[in-house]
Amino acid sequence: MGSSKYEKIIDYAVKRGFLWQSYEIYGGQAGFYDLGPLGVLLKNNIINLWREFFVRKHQEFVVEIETPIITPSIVFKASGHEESFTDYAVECTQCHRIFRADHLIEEKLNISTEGYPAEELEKLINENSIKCPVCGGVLGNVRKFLLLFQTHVGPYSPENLAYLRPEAAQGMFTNFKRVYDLARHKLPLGIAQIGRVARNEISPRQGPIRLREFTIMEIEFFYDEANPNCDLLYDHCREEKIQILTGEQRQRGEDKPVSISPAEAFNDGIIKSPWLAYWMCIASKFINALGVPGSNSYFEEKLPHERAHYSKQTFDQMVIVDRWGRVEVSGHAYRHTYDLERHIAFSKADLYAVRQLKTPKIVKRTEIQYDKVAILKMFGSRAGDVFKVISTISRDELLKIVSSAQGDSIVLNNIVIPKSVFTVAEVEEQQWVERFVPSVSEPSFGAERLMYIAMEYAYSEQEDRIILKFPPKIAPIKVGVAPLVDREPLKQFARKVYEVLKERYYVMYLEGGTIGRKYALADELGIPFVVTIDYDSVSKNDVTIRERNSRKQVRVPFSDLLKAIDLGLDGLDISIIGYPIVEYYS
RNA sequence: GCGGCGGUCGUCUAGCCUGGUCUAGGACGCCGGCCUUCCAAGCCGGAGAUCCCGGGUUCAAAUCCCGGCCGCCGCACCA
Repeated sequence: MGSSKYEKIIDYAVKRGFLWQSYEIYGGQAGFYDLGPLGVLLKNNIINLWREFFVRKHQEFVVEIETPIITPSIVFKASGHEESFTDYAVECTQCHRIFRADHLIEEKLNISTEGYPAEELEKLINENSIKCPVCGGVLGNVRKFLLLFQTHVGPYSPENLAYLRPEAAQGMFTNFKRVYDLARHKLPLGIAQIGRVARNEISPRQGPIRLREFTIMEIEFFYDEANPNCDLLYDHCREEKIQILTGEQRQRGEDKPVSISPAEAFNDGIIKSPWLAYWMCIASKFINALGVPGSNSYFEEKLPHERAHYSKQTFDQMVIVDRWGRVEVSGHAYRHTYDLERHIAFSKADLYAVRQLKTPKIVKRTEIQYDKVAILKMFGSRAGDVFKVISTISRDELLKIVSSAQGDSIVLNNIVIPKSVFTVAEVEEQQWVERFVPSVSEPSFGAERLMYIAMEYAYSEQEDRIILKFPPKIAPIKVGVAPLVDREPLKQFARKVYEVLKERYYVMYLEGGTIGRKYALADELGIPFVVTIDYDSVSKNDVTIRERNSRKQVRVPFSDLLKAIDLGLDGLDISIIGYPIVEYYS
């Protein structure tokens, strides 16, 4: 393999302090990576950009919360993970190949093994003498792989079983009622969360792409299926094109995505939920802002057997990468009412939303009433006892007793009450509200994968030097400060510039070697702008700003420095903002 | 988890087959000094290696053998 782009980038990332393998001094542990100083800056910038796109720009109806990583087992029992996040594996005793036990049985016997324990699967294999499909050898014991990390809250006991969350989503579902109340019962409502999750992968072997512990950025977006209120899809995503490889296409063996606007895709029934379509639209713009051109990412619809247990439709957002061809950076799942319904069933909590109706719903009901005056007249001083006994039973029960009673009277607590005091009538009631379980569409991103993507798309080599062309917004270090030579009075001026910039940005003071060396280092670290102080700077009180990708330099008064850098970091071309362009190299 | 291959200063590597001359050599990078007015110049000096870990064979192990860890490739797995 030699040096693929992936290897170059990982080498670069380790060398420059973006990331490295965890617990190195003890030999390392697969599936875990530490972030170094630049890695933390890059990741935070990516996270903040995600926040900007998904939360801040939607703050009227998207809010961010934070919930624990450690989660009592009941939550994942309710969510279905305890059952569906498990794999049953069986090993051939002869050739040592490993197979999914449930898949083998389902294939051979054509039955569903959903929910079968390991012993049951093993019995089925033995009774039907299912053999290794490759070498025909005898199969060993069925083993259970639960991909959730387990722990216990407090002292060890089975009731204290807990798991590290494999997704942040359950924190949003379990908090739905509280946030819905805070949002004054308005839908649509998005609950966002950024946090660490853990999955006990059997064999993670793709560096920082497949981790056992990573940072997830998710929105559980709740809306009313009957009234999605998704104007945004038409306002903002009609022109925008995204690439979709549909499930139908994949089944036909096609691999060329179609270009379509998210709004169209929803209208054509390709995307089943309007909000799923909307967030895919935002996801596409977001990935673009990380430096990935639109033509290098697409959404791939998962086939039914590839989908998670909770999903009615899933699209994975794929980005073209050198090493694996493509890599999944986000998942867009139409979780519909699955999770809330399960939590309603398991917790008995009221996780319903309320829908105002345009026209009232007429509900017919049989109602029972009793004539208090008649009772007073009939029972005189004993009327109080009658009222008391009637009040102890519910109206529904009373209705049942009265309507099923034979003869002219009923007996309650040994008191004989004539039926004539009761009137049973059909009443019509108007209902202006209706309870329902909101539907959910979920966009979900892995932060570390995005870091890798950002690095791969920023990475370039020019004349033997490495340049990381990060978009300014995600560049770990924003500005470099370089005296042309490491001599006074340039050094003193440069230190002053450094102190001023430090108030606003992450800045690197570049010293040692020649100016060319300083620029080369800044380029390699992906620093978008270098402020250079030369001899003219000292006499004229100005500096030059060099832009990384174009190497263009403009000369700006010291007093305008922050303004100019701000414009540059906002993405403006600094050579066209009114300062003289200077050229010092051929 | 199985099989194949690999693991030597921060990085790349020499040495391993044919054990001793290896107190492990080089290059790049790093640190200090000199020099230096715009894109990795030059000179001088310096630091830096548990030879992945553990065990074994041997008078002697970076080198041979066994086990483990980690990585890569293939198989399997990947809600």
